[in-house]
Amino acid sequence: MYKDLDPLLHQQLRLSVMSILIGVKDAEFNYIKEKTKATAGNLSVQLNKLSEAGYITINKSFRDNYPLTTCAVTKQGVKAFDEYVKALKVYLNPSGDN
Amino acid sequence: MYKDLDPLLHQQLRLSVMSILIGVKDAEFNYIKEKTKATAGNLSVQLNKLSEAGYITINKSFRDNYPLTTCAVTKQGVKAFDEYVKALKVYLNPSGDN
DNA sequence: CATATTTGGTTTATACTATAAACTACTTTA
DNA sequence: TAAAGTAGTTTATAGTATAAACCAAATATG
Repeated sequence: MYKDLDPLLHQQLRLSVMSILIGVKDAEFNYIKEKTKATAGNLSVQLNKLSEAGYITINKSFRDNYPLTTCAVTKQGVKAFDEYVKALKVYLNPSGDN
Repeated sequence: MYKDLDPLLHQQLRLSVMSILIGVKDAEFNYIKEKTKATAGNLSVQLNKLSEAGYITINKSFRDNYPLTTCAVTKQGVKAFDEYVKALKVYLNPSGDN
């Protein structure tokens, strides 16, 4: 019935990061930061967690002399997201089949 | 865009409790415990949090000499649940309008 | 030309949260 | 009447999230 929810995805900031990354090729650190209204510190921590789990890749480069961090979702990340959504729907639809 | 998710509802056990309670008149402690597979201790804590928030009511009585705890969702709880679901859907539907 | 500020982050200290183990209180059974 | 069961609650601990503090380099300012 109520399947366990992936704890990595069941967190607001990480979930919104995944939500943003799915559907785009990649996204810059500051773009994600603005979209999510997260602090840089918090975002940095959560991006690393997603990266360690293999859900996203983090690419560090330079642009106009400044460091530039871009992120992209992995195949594994998309799969995890899909499964999370599927599992969560059971919780959200009480009239379904409790 | 990504509205804040009610932290009280954005937790697996509390969310499943709400999911169970919505649609039934009330439910016994042990029924909820079995449905959620939670430990009694954890369930007790989380029910109290939901109660303190006004999302559920907890009724303590006796049946066949044993203590009996039953829970029911409040109007406020239903509203909070609905709003949570609405807010969450934005996260779950990346192709929507990021 | 130094020093102040900005950019683009990371590290870390702290507060918060979740959880299971330990406990309470009472009842039933042997 | 001792042991085991029922129905929970309390609490100690580990884990998590977050913002403040920090770092390194680039650029602006006086």
